[in-house]
Amino acid sequence: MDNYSVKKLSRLAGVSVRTLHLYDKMDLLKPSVRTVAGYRLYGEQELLRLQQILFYRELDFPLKEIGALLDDPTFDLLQALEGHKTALLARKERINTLIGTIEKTLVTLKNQTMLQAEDLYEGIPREKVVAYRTAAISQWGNETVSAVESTLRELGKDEMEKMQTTLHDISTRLTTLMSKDPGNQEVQQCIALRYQIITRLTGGKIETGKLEYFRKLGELYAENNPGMPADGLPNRQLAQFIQNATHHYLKTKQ
Amino acid sequence: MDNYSVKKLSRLAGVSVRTLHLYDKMDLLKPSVRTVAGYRLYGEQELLRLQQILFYRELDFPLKEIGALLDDPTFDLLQALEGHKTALLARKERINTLIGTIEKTLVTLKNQTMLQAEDLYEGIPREKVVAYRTAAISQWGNETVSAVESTLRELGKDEMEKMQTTLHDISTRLTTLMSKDPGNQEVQQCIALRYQIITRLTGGKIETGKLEYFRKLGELYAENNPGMPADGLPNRQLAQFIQNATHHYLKTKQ
DNA sequence: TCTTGACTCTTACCTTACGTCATACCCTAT
DNA sequence: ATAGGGTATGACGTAAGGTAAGAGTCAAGA
Repeated sequence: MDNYSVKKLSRLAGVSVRTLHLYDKMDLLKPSVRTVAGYRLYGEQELLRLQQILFYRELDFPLKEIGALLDDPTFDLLQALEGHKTALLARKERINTLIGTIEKTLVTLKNQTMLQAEDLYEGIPREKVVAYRTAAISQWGNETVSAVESTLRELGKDEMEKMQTTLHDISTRLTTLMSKDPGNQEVQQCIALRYQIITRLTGGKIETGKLEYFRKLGELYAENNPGMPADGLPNRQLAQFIQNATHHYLKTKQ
Repeated sequence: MDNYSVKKLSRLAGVSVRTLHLYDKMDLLKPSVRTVAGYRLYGEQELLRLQQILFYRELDFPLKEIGALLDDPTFDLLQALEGHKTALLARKERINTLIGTIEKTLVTLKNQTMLQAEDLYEGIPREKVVAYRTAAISQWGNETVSAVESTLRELGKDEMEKMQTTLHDISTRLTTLMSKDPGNQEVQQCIALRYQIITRLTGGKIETGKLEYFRKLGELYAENNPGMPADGLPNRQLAQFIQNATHHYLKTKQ
Protein backbone atom coordinates (compact mmCIF):
# COMPACT_ATOMS: atom_id res chain seq x y z
CA MET A 1 0.00 0.00 0.00
CA ASP A 2 0.87 3.66 -0.07
CA ASN A 3 2.71 3.23 -3.31
CA TYR A 4 2.30 6.60 -4.89
CA SER A 5 4.42 9.68 -4.34
CA VAL A 6 2.95 13.02 -5.37
CA LYS A 7 4.69 12.89 -8.71
CA LYS A 8 3.65 9.33 -9.47
CA LEU A 9 0.06 10.01 -8.56
CA SER A 10 0.02 13.24 -10.52
CA ARG A 11 1.31 11.45 -13.62
CA LEU A 12 -1.16 8.64 -13.12
CA ALA A 13 -4.15 10.91 -12.82
CA GLY A 14 -3.00 13.64 -15.15
CA VAL A 15 -2.98 16.46 -12.65
CA SER A 16 -0.18 18.67 -11.41
CA VAL A 17 1.70 18.17 -8.17
CA ARG A 18 0.51 21.58 -7.11
CA THR A 19 -3.07 20.39 -7.48
CA LEU A 20 -2.40 17.50 -5.11
CA HIS A 21 -0.81 19.89 -2.60
CA LEU A 22 -3.90 22.05 -2.86
CA TYR A 23 -6.33 19.17 -2.45
CA ASP A 24 -4.37 18.09 0.60
CA LYS A 25 -4.47 21.50 2.22
CA MET A 26 -8.19 21.90 1.59
CA ASP A 27 -8.88 18.41 2.98
CA LEU A 28 -10.25 17.18 -0.32
CA LEU A 29 -7.67 14.43 -0.78
CA LYS A 30 -5.26 13.61 2.02
CA PRO A 31 -2.29 11.28 1.59
CA SER A 32 -2.68 8.09 3.58
CA VAL A 33 0.80 8.48 5.02
CA ARG A 34 3.41 11.12 5.61
CA THR A 35 7.01 9.96 5.79
CA VAL A 36 9.22 11.28 8.56
CA ALA A 37 10.61 13.74 6.03
CA GLY A 38 7.08 15.01 5.39
CA TYR A 39 6.69 13.37 1.98
CA ARG A 40 3.15 12.54 0.92
CA LEU A 41 2.34 8.92 0.12
CA TYR A 42 -0.95 7.83 -1.40
CA GLY A 43 -2.60 4.41 -1.58
CA GLU A 44 -5.14 2.79 -3.86
CA GLN A 45 -8.07 4.28 -1.99
CA GLU A 46 -6.73 7.76 -2.56
CA LEU A 47 -6.28 7.02 -6.24
CA LEU A 48 -9.91 5.94 -6.39
CA ARG A 49 -11.07 9.02 -4.57
CA LEU A 50 -9.03 11.19 -6.90
CA GLN A 51 -10.79 9.61 -9.86
CA GLN A 52 -14.12 10.56 -8.37
CA ILE A 53 -12.95 14.08 -7.67
CA LEU A 54 -11.80 14.45 -11.26
CA PHE A 55 -15.10 13.14 -12.55
CA TYR A 56 -17.07 15.80 -10.76
CA ARG A 57 -14.44 18.42 -11.55
CA GLU A 58 -14.94 17.60 -15.22
CA LEU A 59 -18.57 18.47 -14.70
CA ASP A 60 -17.50 21.91 -13.44
CA PHE A 61 -18.52 21.21 -9.87
CA PRO A 62 -16.73 23.53 -7.44
CA LEU A 63 -14.20 21.68 -5.33
CA LYS A 64 -15.97 22.50 -2.08
CA GLU A 65 -19.13 20.84 -3.31
CA ILE A 66 -17.16 17.82 -4.46
CA GLY A 67 -15.70 17.49 -0.98
CA ALA A 68 -19.15 17.72 0.56
CA LEU A 69 -20.71 15.12 -1.68
CA LEU A 70 -17.84 12.68 -1.27
CA ASP A 71 -17.65 13.00 2.50
CA ASP A 72 -21.33 13.25 3.34
CA PRO A 73 -23.02 9.99 2.31
CA THR A 74 -26.45 11.56 2.83
CA PHE A 75 -25.61 14.23 0.26
CA ASP A 76 -28.43 14.34 -2.24
CA LEU A 77 -26.45 13.61 -5.37
CA LEU A 78 -29.47 13.46 -7.63
CA GLN A 79 -30.60 16.87 -6.60
CA ALA A 80 -27.10 18.30 -6.95
CA LEU A 81 -26.80 16.87 -10.44
CA GLU A 82 -30.21 18.15 -11.45
CA GLY A 83 -29.38 21.59 -10.13
CA HIS A 84 -26.07 21.55 -11.89
CA LYS A 85 -27.75 20.53 -15.11
CA THR A 86 -30.15 23.43 -14.81
CA ALA A 87 -27.26 25.82 -14.26
CA LEU A 88 -25.44 24.44 -17.28
CA LEU A 89 -28.54 24.82 -19.41
CA ALA A 90 -28.79 28.45 -18.32
CA ARG A 91 -25.15 29.03 -19.21
CA LYS A 92 -25.72 27.43 -22.57
CA GLU A 93 -28.67 29.71 -23.21
CA ARG A 94 -26.60 32.72 -22.30
CA ILE A 95 -23.86 31.64 -24.67
CA ASN A 96 -26.42 31.21 -27.42
CA THR A 97 -27.58 34.76 -26.85
CA LEU A 98 -24.00 36.00 -26.93
CA ILE A 99 -23.30 34.19 -30.18
CA GLY A 100 -26.46 35.70 -31.66
CA THR A 101 -25.39 39.18 -30.62
CA ILE A 102 -21.94 38.70 -32.06
CA GLU A 103 -23.37 37.47 -35.33
CA LYS A 104 -25.63 40.48 -35.59
CA THR A 105 -22.72 42.76 -34.80
CA LEU A 106 -20.60 41.03 -37.41
CA VAL A 107 -23.29 41.46 -40.07
CA THR A 108 -23.63 45.13 -39.20
CA LEU A 109 -19.90 45.70 -39.29
CA LYS A 110 -19.49 43.83 -42.57
CA ASN A 111 -22.28 45.79 -44.17
CA GLN A 112 -20.64 48.96 -43.00
CA THR A 113 -17.30 48.10 -44.51
CA MET A 114 -19.00 46.93 -47.66
CA LEU A 115 -20.82 50.23 -47.94
CA GLN A 116 -17.63 52.12 -47.35
CA ALA A 117 -15.88 49.94 -49.85
CA GLU A 118 -18.55 50.33 -52.49
CA ASP A 119 -17.56 53.75 -53.76
CA LEU A 120 -14.01 52.56 -54.10
CA TYR A 121 -15.13 49.96 -56.59
CA GLU A 122 -17.18 52.24 -58.76
CA GLY A 123 -17.38 51.00 -62.34
CA ILE A 124 -17.12 47.32 -61.46
CA PRO A 125 -20.27 45.20 -61.05
CA ARG A 126 -21.00 44.65 -57.42
CA GLU A 127 -21.20 40.85 -57.60
CA LYS A 128 -17.77 40.68 -59.14
CA VAL A 129 -16.36 42.92 -56.46
CA VAL A 130 -17.99 40.91 -53.71
CA ALA A 131 -16.78 37.64 -55.16
CA TYR A 132 -13.25 38.78 -55.75
CA ARG A 133 -13.05 40.66 -52.49
CA THR A 134 -14.14 37.59 -50.57
CA ALA A 135 -11.66 35.41 -52.44
CA ALA A 136 -8.91 37.92 -51.81
CA ILE A 137 -9.71 38.05 -48.10
CA SER A 138 -9.52 34.31 -47.78
CA GLN A 139 -6.31 34.22 -49.81
CA TRP A 140 -4.39 37.15 -48.36
CA GLY A 141 -6.30 37.91 -45.22
CA ASN A 142 -8.60 40.65 -44.10
CA GLU A 143 -5.68 42.87 -43.17
CA THR A 144 -4.23 43.00 -46.63
CA VAL A 145 -7.51 43.87 -48.33
CA SER A 146 -8.32 46.44 -45.68
CA ALA A 147 -4.89 47.96 -46.10
CA VAL A 148 -5.35 48.27 -49.86
CA GLU A 149 -8.76 49.87 -49.45
CA SER A 150 -7.40 52.19 -46.81
CA THR A 151 -4.60 53.23 -49.16
CA LEU A 152 -7.05 53.87 -51.99
CA ARG A 153 -9.10 56.09 -49.73
CA GLU A 154 -6.08 57.84 -48.33
CA LEU A 155 -4.41 58.67 -51.62
CA GLY A 156 -7.33 60.57 -53.08
CA LYS A 157 -7.67 61.73 -56.67
CA ASP A 158 -4.96 64.39 -56.68
CA GLU A 159 -2.02 62.34 -55.55
CA MET A 160 -3.15 59.44 -57.66
CA GLU A 161 -3.09 61.52 -60.82
CA LYS A 162 0.38 62.81 -60.04
CA MET A 163 1.68 59.36 -59.32
CA GLN A 164 0.06 58.05 -62.45
CA THR A 165 1.73 60.65 -64.64
CA THR A 166 5.09 60.08 -63.01
CA LEU A 167 4.82 56.35 -63.28
CA HIS A 168 3.71 56.55 -66.89
CA ASP A 169 6.79 58.59 -67.71
CA ILE A 170 9.02 56.19 -65.87
CA SER A 171 7.53 53.16 -67.56
CA THR A 172 7.83 54.68 -71.01
CA ARG A 173 11.41 55.70 -70.40
CA LEU A 174 12.30 52.33 -68.95
CA THR A 175 10.88 50.52 -71.98
CA THR A 176 12.84 52.76 -74.31
CA LEU A 177 16.09 52.56 -72.39
CA MET A 178 15.96 48.82 -71.82
CA SER A 179 15.55 48.08 -75.50
CA LYS A 180 18.30 50.48 -76.55
CA ASP A 181 20.87 50.53 -73.77
CA PRO A 182 20.15 48.17 -70.83
CA GLY A 183 23.32 49.21 -69.09
CA ASN A 184 22.38 52.87 -68.92
CA GLN A 185 22.71 54.50 -65.55
CA GLU A 186 19.28 56.08 -65.81
CA VAL A 187 17.71 52.61 -65.67
CA GLN A 188 18.76 52.27 -62.07
CA GLN A 189 17.35 55.67 -61.21
CA CYS A 190 14.03 54.88 -62.84
CA ILE A 191 13.76 51.55 -61.04
CA ALA A 192 14.53 53.22 -57.72
CA LEU A 193 11.92 55.87 -58.35
CA ARG A 194 9.34 53.29 -59.30
CA TYR A 195 10.15 51.42 -56.13
CA GLN A 196 9.43 54.51 -54.10
CA ILE A 197 6.05 54.97 -55.73
CA ILE A 198 5.06 51.39 -55.20
CA THR A 199 6.18 51.60 -51.61
CA ARG A 200 3.85 54.53 -51.13
CA LEU A 201 1.12 52.59 -52.87
CA THR A 202 1.42 49.64 -50.53
CA GLY A 203 1.72 51.71 -47.41
CA GLY A 204 5.34 50.88 -46.67
CA LYS A 205 5.13 47.13 -46.76
CA ILE A 206 5.38 45.71 -50.26
CA GLU A 207 3.47 42.45 -50.25
CA THR A 208 2.55 40.27 -53.17
CA GLY A 209 -1.06 40.13 -52.00
CA LYS A 210 -1.48 43.87 -52.09
CA LEU A 211 0.06 44.25 -55.52
CA GLU A 212 -1.95 41.36 -56.89
CA TYR A 213 -5.10 42.88 -55.47
CA PHE A 214 -4.33 46.26 -57.04
CA ARG A 215 -3.58 44.62 -60.38
CA LYS A 216 -6.70 42.50 -60.33
CA LEU A 217 -8.79 45.56 -59.63
CA GLY A 218 -7.30 47.24 -62.66
CA GLU A 219 -8.07 44.22 -64.81
CA LEU A 220 -11.62 44.01 -63.54
CA TYR A 221 -12.14 47.66 -64.29
CA ALA A 222 -10.71 47.34 -67.78
CA GLU A 223 -12.88 44.29 -68.49
CA ASN A 224 -16.02 46.05 -67.44
CA ASN A 225 -15.19 49.37 -69.01
CA PRO A 226 -14.03 48.52 -72.54
CA GLY A 227 -12.37 51.37 -74.29
CA MET A 228 -11.76 53.09 -70.98
CA PRO A 229 -13.51 56.35 -71.82
CA ALA A 230 -11.69 59.35 -70.41
CA ASP A 231 -14.73 60.38 -68.45
CA GLY A 232 -12.91 61.54 -65.38
CA LEU A 233 -14.02 58.67 -63.20
CA PRO A 234 -11.43 58.23 -60.47
CA ASN A 235 -11.51 54.51 -60.87
CA ARG A 236 -10.58 54.61 -64.50
CA GLN A 237 -7.46 56.50 -63.68
CA LEU A 238 -6.88 54.37 -60.68
CA ALA A 239 -7.18 51.19 -62.65
CA GLN A 240 -4.83 52.37 -65.33
CA PHE A 241 -2.38 53.61 -62.79
CA ILE A 242 -2.38 50.43 -60.86
CA GLN A 243 -2.06 48.32 -63.92
CA ASN A 244 0.95 50.26 -65.03
CA ALA A 245 2.58 50.26 -61.65
CA THR A 246 2.11 46.69 -60.64
CA HIS A 247 2.41 45.05 -64.02
CA HIS A 248 5.89 46.34 -64.54
CA TYR A 249 6.97 45.79 -60.98
CA LEU A 250 5.83 42.22 -60.80
CA LYS A 251 7.33 41.46 -64.20
CA THR A 252 10.79 42.78 -63.44
CA LYS A 253 10.77 41.21 -60.04
CA GLN A 254 10.59 37.69 -61.41
CA MET B 1 -20.37 68.76 -18.45
CA ASP B 2 -18.87 66.45 -15.86
CA ASN B 3 -22.28 65.88 -14.32
CA TYR B 4 -21.92 62.41 -12.95
CA SER B 5 -20.46 61.38 -9.63
CA VAL B 6 -19.42 57.76 -9.22
CA LYS B 7 -22.72 56.86 -7.63
CA LYS B 8 -24.82 58.61 -10.27
CA LEU B 9 -22.91 57.01 -13.07
CA SER B 10 -23.04 53.62 -11.42
CA ARG B 11 -26.83 53.83 -11.05
CA LEU B 12 -27.19 55.09 -14.61
CA ALA B 13 -25.15 52.27 -16.09
CA GLY B 14 -26.11 49.56 -13.64
CA VAL B 15 -22.65 48.82 -12.36
CA SER B 16 -21.17 49.10 -8.87
CA VAL B 17 -19.07 51.98 -7.63
CA ARG B 18 -16.29 49.54 -7.05
CA THR B 19 -16.36 48.64 -10.71
CA LEU B 20 -15.86 52.28 -11.67
CA HIS B 21 -12.96 52.54 -9.23
CA LEU B 22 -11.46 49.48 -10.82
CA TYR B 23 -11.92 50.71 -14.38
CA ASP B 24 -10.29 53.95 -13.35
CA LYS B 25 -7.26 52.27 -11.87
CA MET B 26 -6.79 50.00 -14.86
CA ASP B 27 -7.09 52.96 -17.26
CA LEU B 28 -10.18 51.56 -18.90
CA LEU B 29 -12.45 54.47 -17.98
CA LYS B 30 -10.98 57.59 -16.42
CA PRO B 31 -13.14 60.37 -14.95
CA SER B 32 -12.89 63.57 -16.95
CA VAL B 33 -12.26 65.59 -13.79
CA ARG B 34 -11.09 65.11 -10.24
CA THR B 35 -12.28 67.65 -7.67
CA VAL B 36 -9.82 69.09 -5.17
CA ALA B 37 -11.19 66.58 -2.69
CA GLY B 38 -10.33 63.78 -5.08
CA TYR B 39 -13.90 63.01 -6.12
CA ARG B 40 -14.35 61.51 -9.56
CA LEU B 41 -16.58 63.37 -12.02
CA TYR B 42 -17.62 61.91 -15.35
CA GLY B 43 -19.04 63.60 -18.45
CA GLU B 44 -21.19 62.46 -21.34
CA GLN B 45 -18.24 61.06 -23.25
CA GLU B 46 -17.35 58.82 -20.34
CA LEU B 47 -20.95 57.62 -20.15
CA LEU B 48 -20.78 56.74 -23.83
CA ARG B 49 -17.50 54.93 -23.42
CA LEU B 50 -18.90 53.03 -20.47
CA GLN B 51 -21.80 51.86 -22.62
CA GLN B 52 -19.35 50.49 -25.14
CA ILE B 53 -17.33 48.79 -22.42
CA LEU B 54 -20.45 47.16 -21.04
CA PHE B 55 -21.48 45.99 -24.49
CA TYR B 56 -18.26 44.10 -24.99
CA ARG B 57 -18.26 42.95 -21.38
CA GLU B 58 -21.66 41.42 -22.00
CA LEU B 59 -20.02 39.44 -24.76
CA ASP B 60 -17.56 38.06 -22.20
CA PHE B 61 -14.63 39.96 -23.62
CA PRO B 62 -11.83 40.32 -21.07
CA LEU B 63 -11.48 43.92 -19.90
CA LYS B 64 -7.92 44.21 -21.19
CA GLU B 65 -9.08 43.37 -24.67
CA ILE B 66 -11.91 45.87 -24.41
CA GLY B 67 -9.42 48.55 -23.46
CA ALA B 68 -7.25 47.65 -26.43
CA LEU B 69 -10.05 47.69 -28.95
CA LEU B 70 -11.49 50.96 -27.68
CA ASP B 71 -8.15 52.75 -27.56
CA ASP B 72 -6.54 51.35 -30.67
CA PRO B 73 -8.55 52.39 -33.74
CA THR B 74 -6.63 49.96 -35.92
CA PHE B 75 -7.77 47.06 -33.74
CA ASP B 76 -9.21 44.37 -35.97
CA LEU B 77 -12.66 44.19 -34.48
CA LEU B 78 -14.00 41.75 -37.04
CA GLN B 79 -11.26 39.28 -36.35
CA ALA B 80 -11.68 39.68 -32.61
CA LEU B 81 -15.39 39.03 -32.85
CA GLU B 82 -14.90 36.02 -35.09
CA GLY B 83 -12.34 34.60 -32.71
CA HIS B 84 -14.60 35.23 -29.79
CA LYS B 85 -17.48 33.54 -31.53
CA THR B 86 -15.33 30.48 -32.17
CA ALA B 87 -14.36 30.38 -28.51
CA LEU B 88 -17.99 30.67 -27.46
CA LEU B 89 -18.98 27.86 -29.79
CA ALA B 90 -16.29 25.68 -28.24
CA ARG B 91 -17.57 26.50 -24.75
CA LYS B 92 -21.08 25.67 -25.86
CA GLU B 93 -19.92 22.33 -27.19
CA ARG B 94 -18.18 21.58 -23.93
CA ILE B 95 -21.31 22.42 -21.97
CA ASN B 96 -23.33 20.16 -24.23
CA THR B 97 -20.94 17.34 -23.44
CA LEU B 98 -21.20 18.05 -19.73
CA ILE B 99 -24.99 18.04 -19.86
CA GLY B 100 -24.89 14.74 -21.72
CA THR B 101 -22.62 13.23 -19.09
CA ILE B 102 -24.84 14.46 -16.29
CA GLU B 103 -27.92 13.03 -17.95
CA LYS B 104 -26.25 9.65 -18.34
CA THR B 105 -25.17 9.75 -14.72
CA LEU B 106 -28.66 10.67 -13.63
CA VAL B 107 -30.15 7.76 -15.55
CA THR B 108 -27.63 5.39 -14.00
CA LEU B 109 -28.29 6.68 -10.52
CA LYS B 110 -32.05 6.54 -10.95
CA ASN B 111 -31.87 3.00 -12.22
CA GLN B 112 -29.76 2.08 -9.24
CA THR B 113 -32.24 3.49 -6.76
CA MET B 114 -35.09 1.90 -8.69
CA LEU B 115 -33.34 -1.44 -8.46
CA GLN B 116 -32.76 -0.97 -4.77
CA ALA B 117 -36.35 0.14 -4.36
CA GLU B 118 -37.73 -2.80 -6.30
CA ASP B 119 -37.53 -5.39 -3.55
CA LEU B 120 -39.28 -3.02 -1.23
CA TYR B 121 -42.27 -3.01 -3.49
CA GLU B 122 -42.59 -6.75 -3.87
CA GLY B 123 -46.15 -7.80 -4.57
CA ILE B 124 -47.13 -4.64 -6.39
CA PRO B 125 -46.91 -4.45 -10.20
CA ARG B 126 -43.87 -2.51 -11.26
CA GLU B 127 -45.69 -0.03 -13.49
CA LYS B 128 -47.98 0.96 -10.65
CA VAL B 129 -45.03 1.45 -8.36
CA VAL B 130 -43.17 3.50 -10.94
CA ALA B 131 -46.21 5.64 -11.64
CA TYR B 132 -47.07 6.25 -8.03
CA ARG B 133 -43.50 6.71 -6.98
CA THR B 134 -42.95 9.35 -9.66
CA ALA B 135 -46.16 11.13 -8.68
CA ALA B 136 -45.16 11.02 -5.03
CA ILE B 137 -41.73 12.46 -5.78
CA SER B 138 -43.21 15.37 -7.66
CA GLN B 139 -45.78 15.92 -4.92
CA TRP B 140 -43.68 15.53 -1.79
CA GLY B 141 -40.19 15.69 -3.16
CA ASN B 142 -37.39 13.23 -3.62
CA GLU B 143 -36.30 13.54 -0.02
CA THR B 144 -39.59 12.36 1.42
CA VAL B 145 -39.84 9.29 -0.78
CA SER B 146 -36.20 8.45 -0.19
CA ALA B 147 -36.74 8.80 3.55
CA VAL B 148 -39.70 6.44 3.47
CA GLU B 149 -37.79 3.86 1.49
CA SER B 150 -34.80 4.22 3.76
CA THR B 151 -37.05 3.61 6.76
CA LEU B 152 -38.59 0.52 5.17
CA ARG B 153 -35.15 -0.86 4.54
CA GLU B 154 -33.89 0.04 7.97
CA LEU B 155 -36.73 -1.45 9.97
CA GLY B 156 -36.39 -4.95 8.63
CA LYS B 157 -38.84 -7.81 9.14
CA ASP B 158 -38.35 -8.34 12.88
CA GLU B 159 -39.04 -4.89 14.16
CA MET B 160 -41.87 -4.47 11.71
CA GLU B 161 -43.64 -7.52 13.04
CA LYS B 162 -43.27 -6.37 16.61
CA MET B 163 -44.52 -2.94 15.76
CA GLN B 164 -47.39 -4.41 13.83
CA THR B 165 -48.52 -6.54 16.77
CA THR B 166 -48.22 -3.67 19.19
CA LEU B 167 -50.06 -1.32 16.93
CA HIS B 168 -52.78 -3.84 16.28
CA ASP B 169 -53.36 -4.22 20.02
CA ILE B 170 -53.41 -0.50 20.49
CA SER B 171 -55.86 0.06 17.66
CA THR B 172 -58.22 -2.63 18.92
CA ARG B 173 -58.14 -1.31 22.45
CA LEU B 174 -58.64 2.25 21.30
CA THR B 175 -61.71 1.31 19.29
CA THR B 176 -63.16 -0.55 22.26
CA LEU B 177 -62.42 2.15 24.81
CA MET B 178 -63.59 5.03 22.65
CA SER B 179 -66.98 3.45 22.08
CA LYS B 180 -67.50 2.55 25.75
CA ASP B 181 -65.68 5.17 27.82
CA PRO B 182 -64.06 8.00 25.81
CA GLY B 183 -62.85 9.70 28.95
CA ASN B 184 -60.84 6.70 30.11
CA GLN B 185 -57.27 7.46 31.14
CA GLU B 186 -55.94 4.54 29.09
CA VAL B 187 -57.00 6.32 25.90
CA GLN B 188 -54.30 8.92 26.44
CA GLN B 189 -51.68 6.24 27.03
CA CYS B 190 -52.63 4.39 23.89
CA ILE B 191 -52.52 7.54 21.79
CA ALA B 192 -49.12 8.42 23.19
CA LEU B 193 -47.82 4.94 22.45
CA ARG B 194 -49.16 5.06 18.92
CA TYR B 195 -47.50 8.40 18.48
CA GLN B 196 -44.17 6.89 19.42
CA ILE B 197 -44.52 4.11 16.89
CA ILE B 198 -45.43 6.45 14.11
CA THR B 199 -42.55 8.69 15.00
CA ARG B 200 -40.24 5.71 14.63
CA LEU B 201 -41.92 4.89 11.34
CA THR B 202 -41.33 8.32 9.91
CA GLY B 203 -37.79 8.59 11.13
CA GLY B 204 -38.45 11.32 13.70
CA LYS B 205 -40.13 13.86 11.51
CA ILE B 206 -43.85 13.22 11.10
CA GLU B 207 -44.82 14.62 7.73
CA THR B 208 -48.10 14.19 5.91
CA GLY B 209 -46.27 13.17 2.76
CA LYS B 210 -44.54 10.28 4.44
CA LEU B 211 -47.69 8.97 6.08
CA GLU B 212 -49.69 9.31 2.90
CA TYR B 213 -47.03 7.47 1.02
CA PHE B 214 -47.02 4.62 3.57
CA ARG B 215 -50.79 4.43 3.49
CA LYS B 216 -50.98 4.43 -0.29
CA LEU B 217 -48.45 1.63 -0.45
CA GLY B 218 -50.65 -0.39 1.85
CA GLU B 219 -53.66 0.24 -0.33
CA LEU B 220 -51.82 -0.68 -3.47
CA TYR B 221 -50.67 -3.91 -1.91
CA ALA B 222 -54.14 -4.79 -0.74
CA GLU B 223 -55.60 -4.07 -4.17
CA ASN B 224 -53.11 -6.26 -5.90
CA ASN B 225 -53.15 -9.06 -3.36
CA PRO B 226 -56.82 -9.76 -2.70
CA GLY B 227 -57.38 -11.99 0.26
CA MET B 228 -53.94 -11.19 1.53
CA PRO B 229 -52.69 -14.75 1.89
CA ALA B 230 -50.64 -15.21 5.03
CA ASP B 231 -47.69 -16.46 3.03
CA GLY B 232 -45.04 -14.80 5.12
CA LEU B 233 -44.12 -12.25 2.51
CA PRO B 234 -42.70 -9.26 4.32
CA ASN B 235 -44.66 -6.90 2.19
CA ARG B 236 -47.99 -8.35 3.15
CA GLN B 237 -47.27 -7.69 6.78
CA LEU B 238 -45.75 -4.38 5.97
CA ALA B 239 -48.79 -3.28 4.04
CA GLN B 240 -51.18 -4.30 6.74
CA PHE B 241 -49.07 -2.68 9.37
CA ILE B 242 -48.83 0.56 7.53
CA GLN B 243 -52.51 0.59 6.80
CA ASN B 244 -53.29 0.17 10.43
CA ALA B 245 -50.79 2.70 11.60
CA THR B 246 -51.46 5.48 9.25
CA HIS B 247 -55.16 5.04 8.79
CA HIS B 248 -55.86 5.58 12.46
CA TYR B 249 -53.33 8.30 12.88
CA LEU B 250 -54.53 10.36 9.98
CA LYS B 251 -58.15 9.89 11.00
CA THR B 252 -57.74 11.05 14.60
CA LYS B 253 -55.50 13.91 13.51
CA GLN B 254 -58.20 15.61 11.54
C1' DT C 1 -22.41 76.93 14.01
C1' DC C 2 -22.95 72.29 14.86
C1' DT C 3 -24.54 67.97 13.69
C1' DT C 4 -26.31 64.47 10.89
C1' DG C 5 -26.57 61.56 7.06
C1' DA C 6 -25.23 60.56 2.59
C1' DC C 7 -21.33 60.28 -0.21
C1' DT C 8 -16.54 59.51 -1.34
C1' DC C 9 -11.64 58.36 -0.92
C1' DT C 10 -7.78 54.82 -0.38
C1' DT C 11 -6.04 50.57 1.29
C1' DA C 12 -6.32 45.99 1.83
C1' DC C 13 -7.96 41.38 2.21
C1' DC C 14 -11.20 37.67 0.12
C1' DT C 15 -12.96 34.82 -3.69
C1' DT C 16 -11.46 30.04 -7.61
C1' DA C 17 -8.28 26.71 -8.88
C1' DC C 18 -4.50 26.57 -9.61
C1' DG C 19 0.72 28.29 -12.05
C1' DT C 20 5.06 29.94 -10.97
C1' DC C 21 8.82 31.00 -8.47
C1' DA C 22 12.18 30.89 -4.25
C1' DT C 23 14.38 28.57 -0.78
C1' DA C 24 15.45 24.75 1.62
C1' DC C 25 15.40 19.85 2.63
C1' DC C 26 15.65 14.76 1.22
C1' DC C 27 17.20 10.66 -1.21
C1' DT C 28 19.91 7.80 -4.16
C1' DA C 29 23.60 6.63 -7.34
C1' DT C 30 28.17 7.24 -8.56
C1' DA D 1 31.17 13.75 -1.40
C1' DT D 2 28.56 15.38 -4.82
C1' DA D 3 25.27 15.70 -8.56
C1' DG D 4 20.60 15.03 -9.98
C1' DG D 5 16.06 14.80 -9.19
C1' DG D 6 12.21 14.75 -5.99
C1' DT D 7 9.81 17.18 -2.33
C1' DA D 8 7.99 20.76 1.17
C1' DT D 9 6.42 25.22 2.42
C1' DG D 10 5.40 29.91 1.59
C1' DA D 11 4.42 33.71 -1.13
C1' DC D 12 2.74 36.11 -5.11
C1' DG D 13 -0.18 36.45 -9.40
C1' DT D 14 -4.29 35.56 -12.14
C1' DA D 15 -10.04 38.11 -13.46
C1' DA D 16 -13.33 40.91 -11.95
C1' DG D 17 -14.73 42.59 -8.65
C1' DG D 18 -17.14 42.09 -3.17
C1' DT D 19 -16.66 43.61 1.32
C1' DA D 20 -14.91 46.10 5.01
C1' DA D 21 -12.14 49.57 7.64
C1' DG D 22 -10.91 54.16 8.63
C1' DA D 23 -10.94 58.73 7.23
C1' DG D 24 -12.34 62.73 4.69
C1' DT D 25 -16.24 65.69 2.19
C1' DC D 26 -20.53 67.87 1.23
C1' DA D 27 -25.17 69.86 1.78
C1' DA D 28 -29.02 70.65 4.66
C1' DG D 29 -31.54 71.26 8.90
C1' DA D 30 -31.66 72.80 13.99
